[in-house]
Amino acid sequence: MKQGADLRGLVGYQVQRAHLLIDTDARAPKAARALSPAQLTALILIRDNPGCDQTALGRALSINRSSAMKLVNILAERGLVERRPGRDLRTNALWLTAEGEAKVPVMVDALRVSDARMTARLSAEEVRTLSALLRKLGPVPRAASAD
Amino acid sequence: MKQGADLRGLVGYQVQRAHLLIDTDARAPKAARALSPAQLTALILIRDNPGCDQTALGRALSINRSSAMKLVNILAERGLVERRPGRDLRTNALWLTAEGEAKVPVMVDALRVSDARMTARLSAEEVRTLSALLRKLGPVPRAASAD
DNA sequence: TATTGTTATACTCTATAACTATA
DNA sequence: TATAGTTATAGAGTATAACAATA
Repeated sequence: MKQGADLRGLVGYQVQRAHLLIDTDARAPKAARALSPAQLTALILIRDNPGCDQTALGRALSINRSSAMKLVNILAERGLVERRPGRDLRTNALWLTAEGEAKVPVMVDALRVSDARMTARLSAEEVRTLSALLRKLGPVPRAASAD
Repeated sequence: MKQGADLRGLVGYQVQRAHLLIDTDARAPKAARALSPAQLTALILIRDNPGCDQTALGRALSINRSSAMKLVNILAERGLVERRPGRDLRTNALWLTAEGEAKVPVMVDALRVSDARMTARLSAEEVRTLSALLRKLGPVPRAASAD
């Protein structure tokens, strides 16, 4: 189908399509991986920021506290993450379990395969550029509250 | 929060975040706009491809027939799109109504404002580059069926 | 046999609102 | 007052599986 000038000028349209590409591809071998790309992303964030709290995790994922909570529940149920006492009595500190530490590298490899498939038509240089530009998007000046 | 090498290397993570930025911003003034960015995108596609059928629309949006159907229902209920007889008896031809034609430009302007807000930290050149690179993503070599 | 539209159903993800405990 | 976690509830968006009509 034809994409007119309006659509080509809207970054949001391209982002929307790209997002669905993740869904239909990387999320497909569900049973094998057992975690969605977004869930694995959360796992990686916790590994790279040990002891972080749920609210900070939510911010990093652009989701609110309540959604972050559900996400952590799933990871905890699967024995990949545990909640430990945090810096004060309100706060949880999130840590990977031994099982989580062991499994992350394997799952990251699998995710990288589908990520590479999605970017197959781009050079390594273009992938770097794309990633850098996406990172520069938002948060939006106006309100930006995810809560 | 820290983004380790794994995450920086995964385009999918950035896309996921960018997608949520659209949600929390552009979708916010709901009552005023009355269409989500994705719905407006569909409207634009129909305008730019008059007489297209639902399945083609779905492909352009990377969603399947059933989801495309729901989308068209919403647009039709609001009097923006109509189904006319298509090229054969199985097929609908999608056309904007007079009201749809009149309203699209206004809504596109509104969407462009939030799109601009999302890309506020990028130069015009960077926006073009980003858009072009996103367009080069997928469809995935392997299966790619959205149905 | 394959394709289009359609319907019914279910699932995932996220949001909102309210509550509790703590700061 | 503000913040972290929690819970219940609701909504949007998409998917799957079936069916009828048509090609």
